[in-house]
Amino acid sequence: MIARMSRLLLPTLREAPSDADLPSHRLMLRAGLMRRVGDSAGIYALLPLGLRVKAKIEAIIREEMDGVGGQELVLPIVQPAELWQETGRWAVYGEEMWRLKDRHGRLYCLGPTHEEVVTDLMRHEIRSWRQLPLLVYQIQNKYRDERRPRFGLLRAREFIMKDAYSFHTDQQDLERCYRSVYGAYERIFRRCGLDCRAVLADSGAIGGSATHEFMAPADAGEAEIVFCGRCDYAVDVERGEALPRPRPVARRPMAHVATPGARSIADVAAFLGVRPEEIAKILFYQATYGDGRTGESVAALIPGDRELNEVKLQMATGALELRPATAEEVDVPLGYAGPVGLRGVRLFTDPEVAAGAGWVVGANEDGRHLRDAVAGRDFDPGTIIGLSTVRAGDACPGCGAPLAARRGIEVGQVFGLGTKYSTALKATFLDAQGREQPMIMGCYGIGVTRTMAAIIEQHHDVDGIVWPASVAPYHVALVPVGTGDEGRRAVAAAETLATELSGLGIEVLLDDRDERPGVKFKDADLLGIPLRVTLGRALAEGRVEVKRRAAQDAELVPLAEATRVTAAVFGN
RNA sequence: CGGGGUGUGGCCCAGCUUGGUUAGGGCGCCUGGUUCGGGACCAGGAGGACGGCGGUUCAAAUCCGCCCACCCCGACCA
Repeated sequence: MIARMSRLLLPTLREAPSDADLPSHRLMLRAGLMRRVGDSAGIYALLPLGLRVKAKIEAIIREEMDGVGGQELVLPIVQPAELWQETGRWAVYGEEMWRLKDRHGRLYCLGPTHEEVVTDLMRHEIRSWRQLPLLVYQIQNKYRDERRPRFGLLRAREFIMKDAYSFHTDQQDLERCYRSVYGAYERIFRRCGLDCRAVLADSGAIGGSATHEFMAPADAGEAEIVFCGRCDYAVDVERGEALPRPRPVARRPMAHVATPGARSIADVAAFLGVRPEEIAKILFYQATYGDGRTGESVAALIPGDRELNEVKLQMATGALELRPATAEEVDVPLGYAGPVGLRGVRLFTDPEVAAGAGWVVGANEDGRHLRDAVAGRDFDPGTIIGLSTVRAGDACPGCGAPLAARRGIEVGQVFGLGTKYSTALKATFLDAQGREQPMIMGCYGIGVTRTMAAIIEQHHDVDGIVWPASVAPYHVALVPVGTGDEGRRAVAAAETLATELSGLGIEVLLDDRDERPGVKFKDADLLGIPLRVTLGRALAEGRVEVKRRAAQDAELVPLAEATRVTAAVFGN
C-alpha cells in the first residue's frame, strides 16, 4: 500500500489553533488527523490519516473481542424513547441525552449507550438457558450532549465506542466472562501501545458486583488514581487505602499545654516544636440521612498532615449528604477542638490516629492543647475507619511498597450489571428446571476515539506524535530529497523501494511533494510515522538513511538492503 | 450551571485604553525568478469590513447594551 503525499488530504498546520490546549488535541489538528466541524464544540470530522489510526485500533479490538467469543453486531444510533422509559432512564438521564422527535412527534434519542436496545433485542430472541451465554459487541457512534465538551476527542459530544454486553444464566458465568473480557482489555491496550492500569472503581448507584476502569496514566486525565509499582494494586484516590505509618507507642501520660494563639496545624507544630504528623486534627460535619434525620454532628479525626477524604467519611456515616459544620454548630472553640471529653458528636477516627501513639490534640479550651493523648486510653475513638486521602509515597495496602499517584484517562470499563436491565425490560429465559429467570448481564466499554487521544498523550514529543507501530497510520515514510538529477534519482529510488515494501505488506507514505527537505522532515516528525527512510545525497554512494521516529540517530544502510532493514523493523 | 477569557482573511496575532485616511503583520495560498538535508529568499498578487443585533456619535474594529459561539477553571457525568 503506497500513499503519495502530493495527493493526500493531509493538511498539516505549522501552528495549532488557539483553542486547542492538550497535546493530543493540538497534535491531532496539526497533524491533519481531524478537524472540528463548524462552530460546534465537541463535534469532529476524522480525516484520512485519523481514520486509518481509528481503523487500526478497531482491528485490534475486534481480534481480541472475537478471541474471547464476542460476536459483532450493530445496534441503532437512533433509539425509541419507550425503551428508555421502560428502564426509567428517560427521566434519569437529563440534559445529557440528545433527544429528537420524528415527523409524527414520536420521541427518540441518539444513543449515549446501548443497554436498553441490546436488552430489548435479547428479550425477543432468547428463550432458553441453552442459548446462553452470549457476548455481543459493536463499534458504534455514541452521543452525549456534554455540559462542557473539552479536550478534543477526550470529551467530545459525538464519539466512538466499542461496547459489549454479555448475558448469562448465573452469576458465576458472568464472573467468568468478566474475567475473560478483562484479559482481552489488557491485551488490547498493550497492543495499542498504551500504558494502562485496571483500577477498582465505584459501582455507583447501580451497585452490585465489581467494576474495573482501565485508566491510562496521563496529565490530561480526568481522575486521580493511586497505584503500586510492585503489585497490581490500583484504585481511584476516592477509594484508595494505605497502610498506617508506624508510630511509637506513647508511654507518657496525657498533659495539658498552653498554645495561645496557635490554631492551625502549622501554628501548633511550630509552637510546640513537633511535626504536623504528630498532631491529630478533628473536622466537624453535619449529616443528613435517607430516613429524614438531619443535623447530626459527626467528626473525623485524622493526622494533621493529611487530607480528609469526604467520600470515605460519608460512606462511614451512611449519610445521604454531608457538609462542613459552621462555627455556630460546633460548641467547642475552633482551632482548639479535640476528641478528649467530646460530647454530642459521632466520632470517626482514622486507624493511624487510633494506633497507639501519643497525639497532640485540641483540649476543647481556648488556647490549650493536650499532648500524648492516646486513643482508647484518653478518649473514645468511636468508629475506627480509614478517612485520609491516599497520596504518593504511602505504603501499598497489598504489599507495602510506596504508592504512586497519577492522573488517568479512562479508556475502558468492565461492569457486572446483574439483572437491572433484564428485570426492567423483562428479558428472561427458562432455566433447566423450566423456571423463568432474568438474564444476568455484564457490559464492557472501550472509548475508541478517546483511546486514540490517550495514545497521543502518552506518545509525543516536541516535534509531534510518536505512534506505536501497531496503530500508526503508515509504517514508513519515504522522503526523497535533492534537486536536479540527484532529485530525480531520489524519487526513482523511492518509488522502487515503495513498491518493494508495499509488496511485503508494509504501508508506505511517500513524500513526493515538491517541498524543501526541511518541510518534509518536519512533517514526517509531526505525523509520527515510526520509520523514516531518507533518499538523498548518500544515494551517490548507494546508501539511504533510516531513522526511527522514537530515536535520536539515523543509520546509513545500502539501498539494496533498505527493504530488508525496514521489513525487519515490522517483523515481516 | 457558576466564575474567568476570547471572537479581526484558511491558521497565529497586532490594532481597541485615548473613535477619524483605503484595517495591518507573520504563516499558508496564486504567478514569476533564485534556491534546495531540518518549516528558504526576492518581486508581484488574491483573499477580511472586524461574531450578530441594536444604540451613542458628524464619524465605531475601537464606546455602551443585549445576544451568540468558542476556550479555560469549577460543579456535573461514564
